[in-house]
Formats: sequence, structure tokens, C-alpha cells
Amino acid sequence: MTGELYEKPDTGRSYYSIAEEVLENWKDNKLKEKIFQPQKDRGNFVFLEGPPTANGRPHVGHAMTRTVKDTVLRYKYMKGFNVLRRTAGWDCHGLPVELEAEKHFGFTTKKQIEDFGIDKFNAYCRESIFRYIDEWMKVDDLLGFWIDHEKAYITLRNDYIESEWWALKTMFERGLLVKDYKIVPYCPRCETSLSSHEVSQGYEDVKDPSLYIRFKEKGTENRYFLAWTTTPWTLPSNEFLAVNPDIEYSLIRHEGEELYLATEIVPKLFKGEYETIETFKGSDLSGKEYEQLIPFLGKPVGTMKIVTGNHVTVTEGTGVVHTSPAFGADDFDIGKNENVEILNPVNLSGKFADERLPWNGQFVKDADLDILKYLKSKGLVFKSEKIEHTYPFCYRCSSPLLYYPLEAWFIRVSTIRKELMENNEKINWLPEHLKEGRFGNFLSEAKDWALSRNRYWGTPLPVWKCSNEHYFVVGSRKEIRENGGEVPDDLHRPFVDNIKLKCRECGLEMSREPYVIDTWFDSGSATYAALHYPFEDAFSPDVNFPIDFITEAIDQTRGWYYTLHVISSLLFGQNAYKNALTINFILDEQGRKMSKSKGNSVFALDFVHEVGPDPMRLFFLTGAPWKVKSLDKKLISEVTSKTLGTLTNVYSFFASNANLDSYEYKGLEKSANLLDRWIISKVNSTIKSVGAKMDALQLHLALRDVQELIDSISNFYLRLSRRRFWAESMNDEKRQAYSTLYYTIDSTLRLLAPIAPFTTDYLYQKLTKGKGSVHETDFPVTDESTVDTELERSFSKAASIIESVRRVRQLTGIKGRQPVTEILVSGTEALEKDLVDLVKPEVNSRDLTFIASSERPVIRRVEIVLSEAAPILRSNLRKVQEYIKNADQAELINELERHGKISAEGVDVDSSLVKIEETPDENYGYTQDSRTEIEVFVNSRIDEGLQLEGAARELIRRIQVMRKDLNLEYDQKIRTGISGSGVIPKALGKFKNWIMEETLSEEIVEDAQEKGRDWDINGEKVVISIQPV
RNA sequence: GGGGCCGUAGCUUAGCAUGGUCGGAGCACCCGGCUGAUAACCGGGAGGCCACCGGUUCAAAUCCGGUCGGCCCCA
Repeated sequence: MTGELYEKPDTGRSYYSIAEEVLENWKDNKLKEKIFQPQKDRGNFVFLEGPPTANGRPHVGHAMTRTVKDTVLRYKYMKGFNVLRRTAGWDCHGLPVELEAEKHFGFTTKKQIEDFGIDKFNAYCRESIFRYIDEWMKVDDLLGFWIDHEKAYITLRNDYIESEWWALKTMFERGLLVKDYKIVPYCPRCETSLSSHEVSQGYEDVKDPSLYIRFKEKGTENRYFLAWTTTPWTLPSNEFLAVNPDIEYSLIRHEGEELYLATEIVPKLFKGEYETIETFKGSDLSGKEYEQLIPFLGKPVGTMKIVTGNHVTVTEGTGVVHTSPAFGADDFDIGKNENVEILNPVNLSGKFADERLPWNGQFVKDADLDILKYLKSKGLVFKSEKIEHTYPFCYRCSSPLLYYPLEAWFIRVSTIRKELMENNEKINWLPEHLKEGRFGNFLSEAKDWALSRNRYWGTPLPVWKCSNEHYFVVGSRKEIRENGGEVPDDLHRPFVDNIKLKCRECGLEMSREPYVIDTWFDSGSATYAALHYPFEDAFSPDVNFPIDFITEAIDQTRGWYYTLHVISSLLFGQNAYKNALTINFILDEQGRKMSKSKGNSVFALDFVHEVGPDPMRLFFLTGAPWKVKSLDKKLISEVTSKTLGTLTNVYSFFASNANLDSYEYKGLEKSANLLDRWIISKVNSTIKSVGAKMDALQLHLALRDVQELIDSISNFYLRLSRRRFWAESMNDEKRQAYSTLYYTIDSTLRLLAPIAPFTTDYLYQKLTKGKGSVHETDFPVTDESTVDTELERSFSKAASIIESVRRVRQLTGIKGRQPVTEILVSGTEALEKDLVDLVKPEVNSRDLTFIASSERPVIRRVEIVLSEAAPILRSNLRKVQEYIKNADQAELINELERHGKISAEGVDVDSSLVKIEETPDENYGYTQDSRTEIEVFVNSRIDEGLQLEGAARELIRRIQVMRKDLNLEYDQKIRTGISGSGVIPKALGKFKNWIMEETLSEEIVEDAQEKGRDWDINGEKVVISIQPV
């Protein structure tokens, strides 16, 4: 190290390389480990990481989620909390993983998997889920996401599974886990049922047939029920037609046939040419019989008749609903009520599997067209078209889902809707509308959770059954042993399938129900299962629960947010988390959604290399996280240079000057200096607002406040304070300035540290000379005694005055370097003298005077308002105008103000007919600030003295530019030569000493050297040369 | 079909929950200025029927109703 106290930052350096250096530093000092270690004197803040599946590369959206997580957790740590459960988690099971494996092996059916061997298949799954885990962890590190990877919870571990088993047993004992035969959304390709939250991930707009079909009423010649469907393949299994009992139906005659349909629909389907024969209430139609539409499957007893149901509407179709109990939830209920045999010719692969059908062997959706043809040939199709509607597809393999009757295990979520909603009340949602909106709506109609999956790679359903239909749910590994089983090393299939238990009721051998469970149950169990509850005591629903904070992407409202909430409500009777912050998607640079198929995904690792972690983090927190944003590199560099760039420069200024003066910070010194008092006040009021916004999880608003502070420091405080730092020797004033600036930088770094952890720590190290990391420090606390809102207001006024003067100078063509004699300000009470002294050099004026409204240098004239006056004064108008024009305006105004009218040669002119027009004195440039209404008058008369001073300043400025171009040290003395004509010699004559002082010239000769540089100063040619001595 | 969010200058957006400071910023563009920390800053210019239509009100970008458009979610 040289004698430098404060190391200067390398401004040319990329944010990525700064981050690399800081990361090294963190690693060397084991900083993460230190911060992960809970300390006694701290309160607790509990986090929970939503576990990603690491079988794909993390993209920028993941990076954003992780940034938000990290920012909050860093903030909470600095606020004095132990952040508990700051551990990573990995989601391991499920259809997505199996699908990858199927692709790898080229399997398309479950039989292939079984022939291959479930053990080998699952072994591959187990490996593949961690394929990208290194990249995930690398991204976390590079982003600065401080999360404990070593203690990560992993949902495939036996301990984790065991906790879930405990939960399932608990639910079973409370009657909440049941086996049922139900219509479930079913993926024929994956050959498994899906839960409602899985289904909700896969809706797409598609075109499907829209058929209006004639069902012939039994015993009639040409009388039909007109029904509507979009799923022709379900027609062979039609067993009923449903009508709404309360809706009115008509029997109409149309082109020689008679049709039943809802009255309301008639005019929509028939334009004019029909005749209504009779009308009925839906309930009147109940019981009427019809001929089977497609007669291949036989006709079960009690079918082919009209039934009623409240689910029938007339928003689509005809009000007569084709009902096949095998393929719809409402339909199924009807079938159950009527107690009929269910016609189900479709097998688990989604193909017709009944030899009596002409379409046997076809995939049902593919058979739609053939069925339509068949019906057409029989003359049963009234109308056929295509409509676009949304239809659910498997969220992983994109096959169209079927609603299919299956035996499955359910969690009876619908029974606790009320509790779900009550517990939702206790959650703070960001944005707020999710509580009542999307999430609340979903809760209020929560469906039973179809939990079981007929698959392989998942948490095994811990239910055993004997041939007497006795069920036993295993709640722990111990219970396996207690019931005569042996615990395998791995609780997954196929090993778990080999466990046979002895039935407690009848002693017969029990085998496991061959299902695995929905992987969403895994992640939704993280609250307790990650800590192996209740087998270990790291977790208790009574301590540090609910979780304080979680944040995930918006799609998780129906995913993780939901399953966490449901499971916690079921098991613990309370909400799982207190604060839920939702993050929206990031679109690509063109504003398109990123998707694998389009190939426009931007991966986190690539992007962090490109722009660096802090710029990326700043970008993520610009604008509300729950608003969609497009990746925008321009915006990134803008926000980065505005915050980190400026802050780095502020530090850089401090460092270079403090080094020259060998200044060392020894605490904040009390300063009477106005600027110091102001910026300290500003820092403290910003600390307050930033803290409040961070507490409210309004991270983007907090960032905005910090940015404003940085701007104030750089463009006001420092700009106006510079001269104090240049004083020859160290004095109180100067030391106080240093102390204030140090304090200001230190506070700002700490305010920004949670958001931009690398650059702030990089600068903090330099500022504090390596005394530790900014992330170990406390978040700043407001010192109320320093906050002076009155002073802050005065400064905004001062800023507004400076702005206005610049505007006037622009308008009147007086350069900033040209001094003026006076500036008058009205519309505000006078600023205190110290502040005025600060403003004066900025506006470059000898005097700055605050004046009353009446003192303003304006010429006031009374003017007739023609539109008002003309109709009243009529023929006197001319005379009055003339009179007013020639009268003494001051007297006239006086009269007007005193009497409310003037008397113009005998004519009374009411004040409403005139107005007082004000024009600024021509010797002044004028403007009024629109916001503060402060008026500024700049005296535009420039006498010779001022002109010469202006010229001198021009010279100084040019010389300074040349010094800088030569890269001279700040204290390097020079010899200067100047030649020029016009005012230049005069200016030199008068201001030589000043120029010498300002430019550190030992002498100035009025004759530029040969290598002099040509300048144009206000049209005057000047040659200047400088030479270091 | 239902629900949620959104629609402000070329782009990004503040303001709208407590109607009345004229609708503010930033980027980009042009012009000018300032600068011995600064990829900085300042001033000016151009650019908006605050999506559209109606209503409430003395007064609406802001409240209400409807329409259109975008995004998301559900059935």
C-alpha cells in the first residue's frame, strides 16, 4: 500500500468483475457462514424457499425471484434479525421428471417402463433432477443470493417422505384422506389423474367440433330433442339428456320436424322460419324417453331419458345437455343418482376399447370426425361447426386431458373451504388484490385434491390394503416394522411395493396401494417436512410459525402458495405464511413471453455474465415486481449508472480529496454548516422512508428513495460543497465537510446494500479500509434530532430558484459564466443568509434579493377587457381606451384598487371591465416556476466590470480544461501564456491575480507560446498555452 | 361465460385508495449551458382529447356505468 488512506475505485471496471472480487472476499472471510449462524440477541425472521426442480436451466425470471428473496433477507439481517430457514430446497419428484426420463429412454407407454424396471427408471429420475443443480447454485452465488445450499432440503429424502407419511396418516385419521371413485382430469398419455392445480397450468385455446344433435323422442315420427356437445367421442356413451328444471323450453316446428330446446335459444338458431307448438318448464320434460343415439353399446336399464339438473344453462348450446356419466363430473352425479350402469368404452390410454364399436382402437379425440360422419349419415346432425374454446391439456406432455372415472385417493379440501378463507385473511398479499382476487377465488371453490398418481417417481402413497378391504396408513418407518414389514434403504418404488404388512383387523397380508402422490404435496409440505417434523424437534407449529415471508412467481398462486396454505390449514389449522410477495413474468426485449418453444429464453447465468449481478438486481427492483416487465438493457445501464455509477463517483471524489488531506474519519462531527445540516437531515429522512418501505416489502419504492438521495448528494450537496474541500489547509470547516460526506456515503451504502450487495460492499471496504463487510453492519437508524423538514423545504426552494435563473439566462442569452449584478426573487419569504450565500455562486450574481410582490420590477398597465367592456361602454369605448392609455398608470391603478372603478372623463368603468397587465421591466429577464410559483428577475444589464469578470472566468475555464487534458496533478503549478484581443487584455489587467490563483499559475505572460491552443471566447480569438513548472 | 390486473408523450413510467397545483418524470432526439469527482448535471424545444363513450359533481386522468384493446387466471 502507498500512503493512500482511501483506495480509489477503478471506474473502468465491469460490475461483473467487481462482483467476482467481492465474492472472493466473502469466501475468504466466511461471511455467509457467519451470517447464517443465529445469534442469541437477535429476533427471528423466518423464511421459506420454494423448491425449484433443478432439471432445467434457471432463466432470468428465476433470477428475479431470487433477487427479491435475497434483498428482503439481507435487509432483515441488517435490521437485527436472525434469518431462519435460509436454506435452499429442491423439488425432486413428479411427472416432469418422469417425462424427461421417458424421453431419454424413448418410452411412450407405462408398460415399457415396467418392462424396463421401475428401479432403473427411478434411478435415472433421481440422477436427472440434479442435472442443472450446479448451474442453479452458481447463479445463486453470482447473484449474491445468500442461501444455504449445504443444508438444502431435498424432497426425495427418506426423512422428508416420512414426514409426509405422518401428514397423510394424520389426514386419514381425521377422515380427510379418502378413496373415491370420481371423475378426474386424466392424462391418457401419462396414464394418470391430475389435480386441479395441475390442470390449471395447462389450458389452451383450441378449435373443437360444435355439434347440434337430434335425439329422437321415443314413439314419435319426427320429434327430437336438440342437444349440443363439443365432445362427439362421448356420444356413444350417452345415457341421458339433462334440462334445467326451471328454464322454459319450446317444442317448435321447423322444416317439417319438431324440436325441443330452450325457448331462449330458439331465435338464435332459427331465423324466422319456425312455429312454436308448445312451451314447457324443464321439469315438465323430465322422464320423457328417447331413442339411443348410437346403439352399439347396449342400453342399460333406466337410461335414455330426460333428467333435470341445475348445472344446465343456456349460455352455450341448446339448454339440453348430452350426458354421459363416464365423462363429466355433473354427468357422473346424474348417473349415480339414477343408479345406472355406466357406459365406458374408453380404456386408460384414451382409446376406444370395445369391439362392438366401429371406432374401436382409435384415440377418442381422433375418432371425433368419424363419429360425426356416422351421425351425418343417419341424419342426426342438425348443425355442425367448429368453435374455439379453451380446453385443458396435460401441463407437461400437452396431451388433451379427458375427464375420466377413476378410483383415486383424495384429500377432502372442499370440506375446509371456510378455514382456508379465514386463514387467508391473515396473509398479507402483495399485490393486495390477490387476497380477494385470484387466490381468494380459488380458495372459495377449492376442489377435493386428487392426490394419487398411477406413476413411479414420487413420494409413495403410504396406504396398505388387505383383501378384506381393510386399510392401514403408515405414518412412519417405525410403523412399518411394528406391522411386520421391513424398512428398505430407499422408500421409493419399487422397494416400497415389496413391503407387506399384517392386517391389524384380520391378520391377512396387506399390500401397498400402488400409487405415488402429487408432487405438489411434496413442496406444499416444506414447512414441516423440510425439518423432519414430528420426528425431530427443529420445527414446531407453535414456534416460528407461520413463516414470515415467502415470495414466488405469480403462477404459484395455484401452485405452491396454494398447497402450502391447504396443507398447513389441514394439519395445523393456520396459515403457513404471513407475507406473500408475488412476482410477475419477465418478457424478452421485444416484449414477448419467454418460452422454450420460441427459443427466446434468456438464461440467468448468461445474463449475469453479460451485465453483472448488481445491475441485474437493480433492474429487477425498478418498478413493482408484480408488474410484467421486459428485459431492457438500456434501462439496466441507465438505472445502474444513476445509482451505482454516481455513488462510485461520490466516493471517488471523497477518496481523492481525503487522501490529499490525509483525512481520517472519527465519527460524525457536529457541523453548523447549512449544507451539512441539510444533507444529514436528508440522509436521515431517507433512512426513515426507506426502512418503512422495505418493511412494507415495497422494495421498488425503497430503491427510488435511495436513488433520489444519491442524486441529492451528488448534484447538490457535493456540487455546492466542492470549494470547501479545496481549502488550502485542514480547518474545522473542511474536516466537518469530510466527516459529513463520509457519513453520507456510509449511510447510503448501507441503505443500498440489500439491493446491490456487491458494489456497496466493494465501496464500503474502501471507505472503511477493510474493517468488515457492509452486510454485517446494522441498517441505518434515523436520528430524529437531525431531521429538519423546514430546512429541506428551503433547499428545494433554493434548487428551484437556481433552476429558474438558469432558465432566464437561457432565455435572455446570458451565459452562466457571465456574472450579473442582481437577481430578485418574489413569491417566497427570504431564505436564510447562509443559504443565499450558497445560491449566489450557483446563479453567478453579485446580489440575490428577496422582494415583496409589490416591489417587483414590473410595469403595470390597466387594460380594457374588450369582451366585457364593449357591450357596456358601447360608444364610449374609444374615449375610455384613449383615456386609459394616456393616464398615469400608477394613479389609475391606485384609483382602481381603492374604489373598484375608475372614472374616465365622466364615464364610470367598473373594475370587472379592466385588468391590470404586468410586464417585466425590460432590464430584467423573468420567469416563474410553475410548481413553486416563485418568480425570478435577473438584471440583464452587463456593465464593463461584469463583462471583464465574465471574460476572466472564461479564461480560467479554458485553462482548467487544458490542465485536465494534460492530466496534471491537482497541485501542479503552471506557467501560462495568453494572447488575445478585445476585452481579453483588459480582463487580464483587472483579474490577473484571480486567474493565477484559480489555475495555480505562477505567472501569466501576455503572449502565448507556440504550442498554444486556439480558443473562441464570445467571438474573440484567444490563444492560451500552459506549461507545468 | 366468470374473475383479476392493466391501457397516461416514440419508449419506460409518477399521479389515481382522501376528486379541484395547471398531467409530472426519465430515456431517446434537436438546440443551448455548466463541469478540476461524474458513463454526471442543468435549461430550452418538440411530442399527450391521461384508450373510448356516457354519468355523478360547481369541478374527474382521479369516482360510477358501459365499450374497445392487452395480459393473466378460472369454468
